[in-house]
Amino acid sequence: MRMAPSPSGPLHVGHTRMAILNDEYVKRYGGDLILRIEDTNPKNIDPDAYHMIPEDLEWLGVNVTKMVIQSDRFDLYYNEARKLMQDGHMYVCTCPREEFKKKRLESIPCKDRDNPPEKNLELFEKMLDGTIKEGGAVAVVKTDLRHPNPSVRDWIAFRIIEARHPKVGDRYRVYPMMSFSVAVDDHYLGLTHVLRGKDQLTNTDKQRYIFEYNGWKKPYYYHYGMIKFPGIKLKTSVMKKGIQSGQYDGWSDIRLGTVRAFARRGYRPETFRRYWINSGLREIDAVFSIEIFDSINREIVDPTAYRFSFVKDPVRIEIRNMPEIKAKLPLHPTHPEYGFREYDVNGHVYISGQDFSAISDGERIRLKDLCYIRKNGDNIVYDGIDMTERTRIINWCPEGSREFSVLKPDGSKDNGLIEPKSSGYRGIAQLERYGYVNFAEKDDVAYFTHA
RNA sequence: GCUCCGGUGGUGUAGUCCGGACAAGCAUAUCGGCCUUUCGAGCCGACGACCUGGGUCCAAAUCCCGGCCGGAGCACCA
Repeated sequence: MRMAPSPSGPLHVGHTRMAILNDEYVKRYGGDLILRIEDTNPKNIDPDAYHMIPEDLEWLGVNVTKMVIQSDRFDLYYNEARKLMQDGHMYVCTCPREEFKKKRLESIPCKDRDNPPEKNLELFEKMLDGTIKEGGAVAVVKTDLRHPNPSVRDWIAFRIIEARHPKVGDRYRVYPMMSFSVAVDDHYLGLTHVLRGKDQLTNTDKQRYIFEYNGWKKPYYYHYGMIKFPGIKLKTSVMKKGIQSGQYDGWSDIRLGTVRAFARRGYRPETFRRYWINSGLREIDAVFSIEIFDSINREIVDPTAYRFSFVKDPVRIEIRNMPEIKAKLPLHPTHPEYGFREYDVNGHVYISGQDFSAISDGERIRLKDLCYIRKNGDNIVYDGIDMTERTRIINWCPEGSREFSVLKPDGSKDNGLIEPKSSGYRGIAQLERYGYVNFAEKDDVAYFTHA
C-alpha cells in the first residue's frame, strides 16, 4: 500500500482518509505502507512539507514503513523513458504546445510520432542537456489516438521546467509528469494494492499503458468517492496565501482545515480513524459529517475531560441573606477520584449575562452545587441549600475567577470568566453548559473543540 | 459536449458481487419519557430510506434495459 501526497503544504482533513484507510488495511492484512512524496513539479513545493507531512502522519498514528521522495529517483524515470523509446512506445514531440493539443483532440498523429527510436533518444538527450529549452519539446507515451478520452491519447510523460527545485536545486531540468512517475514507482516499489480517489480514474487508465508495455503486473486499484467538506478551508494554495498575508497565524490556525489545526482544537487521532473506518471505501460521493465526527470525538474525550465553569459575558450578582458556603464540585461527575474544585462563597458570584437575563421575576433557580436563589424584583435572594425541588440549574464562577476567552473556528471569540481551579490545566476540558475546549497553550485562552 | 462512475432515512453507513430469514441493521441528528446538582452525558422509546419506469423470477435494495439526478476526469498540476 502507499500514500502519495505532493509536498505543497501539511496534510489536511481531506488527506486523512487515504492515510488512515491505507494504514488500516496494512494493519489488518499486513504488508508495507510507503509514503511517497511526489515532488515532480518544482513550482508547487513548500520545503517545510517534507517534514510536516511525516509529522502529521505520526500524530495520526499512521505507521509508515518506508518513505521515498520522487526527486531522488529521476535517473530511474529517465532510464525507463529510454527503454520505452527504444521499444517504440514513447517519442519526443517538438510541436508547439497548441498544435500538439489540437492534433490530439482530432486524433491526428503529430509529425514526430513515427520518428525512429534513435532520433527520439537523441532528442531526449538534448532535452536533458539543455540544448532544447523549456516548452521546446516533451516526451510522450504512445497510446491510442482514437481513445475516447482525449487526455488518454498520447499523453505527456516529461516536460522541461527551468526552475529551481527546493530539494534538488537545478540538477534536473526535465521533470516527469505524475502519471509517469507514479506508474514506474508503483511497479518498482512493489505495490500490490492502490487506494485512491476516483479523481484518479483517468490516470489509472493512462498508467495502464506503462504496465502493459513493460509486461508488469498491475496492482489492484480501488477508487473511492469524493468527500465534500462544507465550510472547511482545504485549498493549500489559499491557506498559504492567507498565512503569508498574515490573515492566519500559521498552518495550525484553527480556522484552517489542516490536521494540525484539528489537533490544536482538541480533536484526537482516534477520531479520524474511527470516522474513516466507518465511512469505508464506497465509490459514492459523500459529505463529511462534522456532526458524526464531533460525536465520536466527544465520546473519546469526555471520560477524561475535567469540568470547569465558564461564564460568558459575566454579571456579578449579590445574593442577599446568603450564609457563607463552602462549595465542592467534582472535576468529573463520574470520576470523583480526579478530585474537586472547592471555593468559599459569601454573597457574590458571577453568572453569564445570558442566564441572568433569562431569569424571570419570582423564579427560583439553582446554582450548581451551591444553593437556590430567587429573583425578587431587582434583588437576588438566597433561598435554601438543600435539594428540595427540580429547577433550572445554572453554573457560576466565584470571586477570584480570571478573564478568559474561547477562540472559535469561525474566527469569533467568546469572552468571560473562568474559575480559578482551571489555572495550569492543559488538554481538553468541558466547560459546563458550554462545550469542550482545548487548553493548548495558555491559561487565559482556549480553542473551541465542539459542543 | 465527450468518457467513466455512482444513486439505501436529514447526515454517515450495513446489506448489492453469489436474489430468499431485509415488512432493511448500526451510528448520528431530531422529538418524547426516565434518571441526574452541568450537559449537547446515560437509559428507554419514537421518528425516518432502498431515485424512477419497465423486464426477468415463485421471490428483486440485490440481476437486465430505459429515464432522471448526482459526481469525477477531459493540463506541458498532483
